[in-house]
Amino acid sequence: MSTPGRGLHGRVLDTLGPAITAGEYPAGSVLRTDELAQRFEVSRSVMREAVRVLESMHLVESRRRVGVTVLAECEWNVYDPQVIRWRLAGSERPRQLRSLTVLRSAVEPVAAGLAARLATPEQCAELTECALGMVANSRGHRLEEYLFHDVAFHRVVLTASGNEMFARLGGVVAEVLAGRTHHDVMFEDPDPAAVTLHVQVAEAVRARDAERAERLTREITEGALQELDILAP
Amino acid sequence: MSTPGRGLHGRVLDTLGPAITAGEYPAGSVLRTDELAQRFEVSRSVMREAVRVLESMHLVESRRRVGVTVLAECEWNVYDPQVIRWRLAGSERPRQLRSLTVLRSAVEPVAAGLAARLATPEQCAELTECALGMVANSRGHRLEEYLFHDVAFHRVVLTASGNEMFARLGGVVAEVLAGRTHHDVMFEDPDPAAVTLHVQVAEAVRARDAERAERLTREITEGALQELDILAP
DNA sequence: TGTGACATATAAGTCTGACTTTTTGTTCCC
DNA sequence: GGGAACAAAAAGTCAGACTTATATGTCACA
Repeated sequence: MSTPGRGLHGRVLDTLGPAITAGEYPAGSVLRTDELAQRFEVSRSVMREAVRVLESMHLVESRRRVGVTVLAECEWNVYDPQVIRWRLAGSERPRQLRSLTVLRSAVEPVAAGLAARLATPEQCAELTECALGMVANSRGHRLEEYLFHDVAFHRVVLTASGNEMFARLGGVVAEVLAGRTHHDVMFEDPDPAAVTLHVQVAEAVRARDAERAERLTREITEGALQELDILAP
Repeated sequence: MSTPGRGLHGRVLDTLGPAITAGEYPAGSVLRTDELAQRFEVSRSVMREAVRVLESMHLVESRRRVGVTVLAECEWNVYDPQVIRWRLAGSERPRQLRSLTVLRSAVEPVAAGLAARLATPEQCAELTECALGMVANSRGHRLEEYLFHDVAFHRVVLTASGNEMFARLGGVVAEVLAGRTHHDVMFEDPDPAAVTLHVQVAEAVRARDAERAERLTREITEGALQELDILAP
């Protein structure tokens, strides 16, 4: 799924990043660059580069005479794709998946509404194609093929919204959908109602009906919330 | 507003980051670490650390025998607070402000709905206090005081939503609101209707009326969209 | 006893130079 | 013309020496 770390500093991050995001070092823990360099058997320069990257993600803070301090979770750049991947790979996966699904429920309906206004004819066609692909693979345990078209569908919607902030969430949605298919629920075929909704969204976008596209997408994301038991008490 | 770069590599980033995000180096441009080190009069190690940070933001990619390649805008980590600040400081500011306002319009109503369900009594009190502060400073060109309470209000809503992804957008909202007050429109007192809406949102949250809190917040954000002329054609 | 100035130790920060590794592009031969 | 061998270029890595900021402890003085 994600590329393994390029270069030595990348290898270090592949171990240190997940460890920190997993909460292995509580906030306030102090590490020393020299010690880390010895532990990972790399030179100080390599370790310094790794620390700089962690610092840019606001996972740690480096201060003279003190060392490398692990920051509190509320400081982390939780939108950094790398941080998201690390957290999805760890024990915090369920909580992370919930956070991201709530984010989806806010963003995707608005994105669909914008897409209905701004999508190019090509994007409309792509959307229809994806929806048809979902229909075609919605029966007979063709989960991988279904997932592929599902991800593509949502990516097109987010891109067609014309908002770069939305577009950049395509990867997040892909992770969430893949997570749902591979790890969590979904042992049987997808909900036919959800499939129908996707087809209808594609129709609404093509028909330039923003209000309808938004409402239908909201139904889709509310279904996703319910699957994870995120409801009003 | 933002802290100046810590250490030499931070100083380098303070000029190189804005330059890249401003599109000064078109996508595909190739830089060489040694040359950059000379240009900024720092050692190669310092320059390498700076490049590592830019790489973690997906602004550049470093490859052997090639150099440091500037990546296309669609690759950038546009949610990185540092990247957001750099772009807001450059000529792309208006476009960036629009993107972020659209994001707000998606996120804040949902966050307000969640806040109505999950806010602690303390948060409800804070919210009311902020709204009252806005009312008290809504007349007589007390723009700074008004802004202060406005920012606090939206931060509380985002935090009270209980979703960390929402909570981390507090800084973004602060930038957008500050930008509106300082640079763009708003020479006169804020719209009384908007002030009233904030008060009503605070009431709705305290009354645990999620649906109402969401709808009212949507009205607020739609007002923000209209200010920037983001409308259906 | 408390407080301020000063000394000291510590860990990050910086610089330099030498060496390694990967990758690209060229050249040369079949 | 195509493929293999080769050379050059730039990033990557390492080791060591030195600098700087700063937390903390010490001591004198009030």
